[in-house]
Amino acid sequence: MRRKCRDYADRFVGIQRDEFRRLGVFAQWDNPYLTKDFSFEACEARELAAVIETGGLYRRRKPVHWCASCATALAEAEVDYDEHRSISVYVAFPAEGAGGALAPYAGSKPAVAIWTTTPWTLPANLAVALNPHLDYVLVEAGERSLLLAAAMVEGLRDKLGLGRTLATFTAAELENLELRHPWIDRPSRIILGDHVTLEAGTGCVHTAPGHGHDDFVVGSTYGLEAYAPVDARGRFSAEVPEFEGRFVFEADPAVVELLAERGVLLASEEIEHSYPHCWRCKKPIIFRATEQWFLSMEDNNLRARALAEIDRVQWIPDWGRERIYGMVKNRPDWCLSRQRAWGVPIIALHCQDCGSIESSAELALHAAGLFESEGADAWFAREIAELLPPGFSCSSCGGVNFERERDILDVWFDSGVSFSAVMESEFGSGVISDLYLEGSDQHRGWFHSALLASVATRNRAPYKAVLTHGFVLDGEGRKMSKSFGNVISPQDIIKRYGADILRLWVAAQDYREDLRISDEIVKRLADSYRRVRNTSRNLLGNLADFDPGTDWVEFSQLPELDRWILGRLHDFISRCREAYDAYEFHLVYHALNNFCSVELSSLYFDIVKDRLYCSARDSRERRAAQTTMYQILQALVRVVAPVMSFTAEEIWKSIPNASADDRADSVFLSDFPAAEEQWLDRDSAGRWEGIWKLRGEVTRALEEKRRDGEIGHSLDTRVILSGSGSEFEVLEALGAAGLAEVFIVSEVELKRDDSIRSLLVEVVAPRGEKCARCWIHAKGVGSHDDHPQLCDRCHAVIVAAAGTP
RNA sequence: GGGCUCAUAGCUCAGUUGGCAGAGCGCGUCGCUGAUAACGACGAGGUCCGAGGUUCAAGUCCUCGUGGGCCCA
Repeated sequence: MRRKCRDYADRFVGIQRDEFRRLGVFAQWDNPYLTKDFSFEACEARELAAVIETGGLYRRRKPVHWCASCATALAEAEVDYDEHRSISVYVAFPAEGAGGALAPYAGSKPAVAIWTTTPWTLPANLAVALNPHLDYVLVEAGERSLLLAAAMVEGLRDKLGLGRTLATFTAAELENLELRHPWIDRPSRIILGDHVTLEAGTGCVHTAPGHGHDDFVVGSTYGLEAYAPVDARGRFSAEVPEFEGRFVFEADPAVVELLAERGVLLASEEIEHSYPHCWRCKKPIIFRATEQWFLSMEDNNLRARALAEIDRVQWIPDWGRERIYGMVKNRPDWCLSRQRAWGVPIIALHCQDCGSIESSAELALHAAGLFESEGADAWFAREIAELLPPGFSCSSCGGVNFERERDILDVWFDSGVSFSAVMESEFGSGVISDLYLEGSDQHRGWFHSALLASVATRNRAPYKAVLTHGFVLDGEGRKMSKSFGNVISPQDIIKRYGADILRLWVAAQDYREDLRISDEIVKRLADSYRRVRNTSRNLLGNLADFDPGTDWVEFSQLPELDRWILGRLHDFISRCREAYDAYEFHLVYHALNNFCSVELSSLYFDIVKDRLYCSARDSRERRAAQTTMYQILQALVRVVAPVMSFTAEEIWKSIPNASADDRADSVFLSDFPAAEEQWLDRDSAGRWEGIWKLRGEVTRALEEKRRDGEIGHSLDTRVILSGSGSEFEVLEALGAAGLAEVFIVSEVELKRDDSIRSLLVEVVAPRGEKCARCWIHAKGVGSHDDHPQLCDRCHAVIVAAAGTP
């Protein structure tokens, strides 16, 4: 069976590895760490030894989810909640001899009224719990009087035949009074617990510490035993002679009958409610106390030390600290044992002579030695004698006849000790992970168990930072479920759009909240993906004939527009760096979109087209544009690599004539781009802000003419700008020719006019003929005999090009 | 029922110490046809989840709700 478990696990390791690879995740895929590796199992046994060494491990009865049909304990994840019909009963617990606050009312035959949906747990009743913050009243009820929460009296008046109220008590006045069990000759104490609510029942809760978690927790503070007279098959043991051998659910009606006979049944009714079921056999399960192993939260101050460590860790987002702190502060001792066939055993021996249990670091370390070469199976496969260190005997009676413990360790202990089995084994002791990354449910899981395991034995957290993300929901923010039909799997996205779109989705969503995914969301992402891809293609295309080694133009020699876009590139890079450093990937996504759409596509590329297509191939202004574009591409591809990894690598491999510094075999071997200080010029950036604002006014004016059908392309216009003041000075500084280039019009005329405070934009017909090559209406068209369709600039370019092949 | 958490345009997200609601995408209209299974321009789109409160002023601060999510009971 353990062999089959291994094979089963292998299959999923394979599937998950393939899926991660398809996503482009980097890892040592041929050298994974698996908790089922022999070395991992051996390490885990050594960690158990270290825990035993601290003295924090102990064994005790505790109620667990138990499937009577499968005869096994169930983990929380193996429990499904479903509707179930139960008989609910109101039962009187006699309190005539209770004394204390009830003493004056002994004559009224007082009894405490409880309500339960599991009558079969009554044989295990040891107490009745009240809420310490509620008031309780004693009310006449026929022959006797009943004690119940004051707030519940009206709702139950008819059902229980309640009459006059005799007295009112605080819960504290009733604490520790002794009631009688309804039919067994045994006391049942009144205890107090915050878990008691007024949602249903009487405000007095039947408490069987062996059959309920709350009952167990509150019971243990009163020193009550986890009494569960029920066997593994769910049958009453001989301790309950009335029902011995009967299956608990079948005993329910018999219990009700018995209660009626004894005159303590106040009322009964069938109810349908949510109830835990076994996920395998689908049958309703029970809570049943069995012997379990625990790690104490109080011995060695584990709880306090863990809380202190929490404050030394960086939690991302920061509310993660609140969440795990609350959990660790309030959690019960860690139940380390599970009754499963598969796993790393709890290394302990049962002495067959005196019945005591031996667990020691020595024993665990001896087993660890065996696990190193044979795996944890050795514990079950080897002869018992081989599990004993030399000279080992029972510390109580000196006997040497043992049987092995068959419980295994909680799987959370497996993953919890990865800091040791992976980090310390690989990198040496004292090396702590920079980051643990998982979903927000892991505050209860991995983050939590790793913290406790590490603090218990190392007295420090196993991580410097912990990052959590929300859960994936559908487009409406609802949980995905097969029955609801709103499941979108990562594989679907990859199949339809490719892995980079899925990666982009991960980056674009603010993972600190829950993550939504829908067709529309993915379509939008595919759109922005195409924008980035196209931007890159445009850059690549225009760099085809550019060699940074020979064609490079120094920054100081670049036109002002190019220096402006490099300034923007500086801001883009630093914004992305900051966002990556803070794990705020969605900010990278937005910065990327904005930079590609606005700064690059809509402004720089559009304007610089003229230089690239029409200036002489080797001219300084064209090489300047290419120098600028080369730097943009180098930065862009590296910024984008962590997100759109496949695309980035594709771009990287397509960069023509990369300079020596930029020639790594993979973009992932290149450095992250630096925001170069020389690109930054705040004054210039401020001036350009103004220019772009005015450009908006010009395009608006052009649009009016276009709507009227007067113009098509913006180059078919001449723009006259009249105005005064500082705004106008900015325009004058760039000059009419510069403005024409930036506005992509044929000509700009500046008219200083002090009567105009702001700016007047006029769009008129251009002067001159349209050059066939650059589409600008410019001087010289028609004046060159050899090329009558060309303007002066284009004519010169063509003639020069013809002269130098 | 408890702990933690989220809610701003159709979508994804900004919104600093309270001071006129923003961006990109999408959508609509137009233009271009030398980034073309591209590109440009203009435009329309908001009960900032709801109700109270504090304040001269609330998307922002406080209280109570509604709806969603994780964990627990």
